Amino acid sequence: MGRSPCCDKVGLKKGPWTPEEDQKLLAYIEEHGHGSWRALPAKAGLQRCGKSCRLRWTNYLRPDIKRGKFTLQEEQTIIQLHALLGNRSAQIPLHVDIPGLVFFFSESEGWSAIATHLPKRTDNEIKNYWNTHLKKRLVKMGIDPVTHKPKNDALLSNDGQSKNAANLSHMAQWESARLEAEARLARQSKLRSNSFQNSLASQEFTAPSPSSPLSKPVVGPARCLNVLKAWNGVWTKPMNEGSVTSVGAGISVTGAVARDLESPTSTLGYFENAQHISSSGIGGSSNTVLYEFVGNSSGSSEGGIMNNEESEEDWKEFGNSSTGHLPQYNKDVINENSISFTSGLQDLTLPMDTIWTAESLRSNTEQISPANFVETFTDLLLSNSGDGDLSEGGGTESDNGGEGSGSGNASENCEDNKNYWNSIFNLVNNPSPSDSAMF
DNA sequence: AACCGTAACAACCGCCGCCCA
DNA sequence: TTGGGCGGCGGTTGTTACGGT
Repeated sequence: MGRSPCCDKVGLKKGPWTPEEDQKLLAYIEEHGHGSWRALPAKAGLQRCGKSCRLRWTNYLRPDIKRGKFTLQEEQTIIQLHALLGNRSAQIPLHVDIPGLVFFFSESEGWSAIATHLPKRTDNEIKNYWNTHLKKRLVKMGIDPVTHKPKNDALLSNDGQSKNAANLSHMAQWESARLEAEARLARQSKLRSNSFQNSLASQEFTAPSPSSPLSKPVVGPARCLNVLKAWNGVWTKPMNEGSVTSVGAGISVTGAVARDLESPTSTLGYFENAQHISSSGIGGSSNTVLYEFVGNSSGSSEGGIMNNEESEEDWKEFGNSSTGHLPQYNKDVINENSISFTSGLQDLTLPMDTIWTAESLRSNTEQISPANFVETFTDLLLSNSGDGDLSEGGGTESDNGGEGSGSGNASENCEDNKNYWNSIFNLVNNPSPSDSAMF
C-alpha cells in the first residue's frame, strides 16, 4: 500500500527485449555482476527498470539456463512435485489429517521450490509449461490439476470404498505434509544449524547434529512414507499432559533428505512451530487440537497458531466439503483425560496419559495396514476411478473431453491414474538416480 | 491467400517478506 | 521498533507463431 514503484517508469521501455538490449545487459553483468538491480539499468545504459532487467536475466539470459523442450523426466518431475508441493495459488490451507493428527499449512511451496529441483529451468519457464501443457494434460486424464486427484472422487458414495479412499487421502496428504516439512526443515537446518541444538536436545528428531553438518550428508534410512515410519515406530515422543509436543517427532529427517531437499522459498520455522504445538481450547471446555506448520504466510491470519476463534471458524470451514478436499474431523476434542477423533472413517480415543507411540497409533487405526499401504492406495484409486458406479462421471468427463488424447474410456483412465499415483509414490519410496536430483 | 483460433512463450504486475538504517 | 528499499514470487497479460479452414 502506497508502495513506491520499483523505479521511475517514466520514459522506460517495456515489452520485448531487443538483441542490443540483451547484449548490453549481458555485457554489464558479466563484467560487474548485477549488484543493485535498481541501479543497474543506468549503469548499463538501458532504458529499462531494474525489475525488468532482473527478470530478463533470471529468465532468459542467465548462462546456466537450459532452454528447449522439456524432457519426459522433467515433465514427470514437475507433475510429481506439483502434486506434493502445489503452487501458491492454492490458498486453501493444506491440511493433513491422519487419525489423531491434523496439520495445517499456512501455505504451500510453489514454482520456485519446484524449480530448485530442475536446476537449469526457471520457475517462470516451469510455470508456463505447467499452465500451457501439463495442466491441460492432467485435465484430459480426468485428474484435477489442483488436487491431483481423480475428478470423480467426489462421486464416491458413502460405502466402504469411500472410506478407503478417504483413508488414502489422509495418507496422501500426510505424505505431502511430510515432504513439505522436510523441505522446510532442510532449509532451516542449513541456515540455522547451530540454533537448533537446544531445540533438538529436547526433541527426538532424527536431525542433523552440529557435528554432522548437512554439508556432510548422513546416510539415512531409505525414505519411505512417514505413515509407515509411524507404524514402524518412529513416533515415540510422549504426549505431554494437556498439550501435544510430539508432532515433530513424526518428521524423520535424514541427512540425505536435508541435503537434497532444499527449497529457497521455505521460510521454515518448522521447529519452532513444532514446539508451539499445543492444544487450543475452544470455549474453554471442548478443545480442538491443531498442529500447524507455518511458513512465510502471506496473510497474518494464516500464520502462527490460530487463536481459538479462528480455529473454530476454520474448523467449521474445513468441515465444509465445499472447501476441503477431504472428510474432516469435525468433532475432535481434547479433554482432560483423552483425545478423541471422529471422522467418517473411525472413532478413536487416545488416553492423554499414555505415551502416544507408533504402537498406539497402530492399535487404534488398524484398518489401514502399513504393509500394503502404497499398494492399497494405488489400487483403491484405481478401483475408485474405474468403479462401475462411477462410469457416469468418468464417462461424462471423457465425453466432455472430446478429443481427450485417447483417454476416453474408464479402463484407460484407471491405468492413467494408477500409473500417475504409482509414479508419485515411486518417487517418494524408490528414488532413482535421476530422482535424486530432486530429493 | 486470407482469416481465425489456439498454443506457446516472454514479459509485466502487484504483493510479500527480508533486511537494514 | 519501525518504515522504506529491495529482491523474489506467483498470477496474469500481451505478443508471436502456427495450424486449420
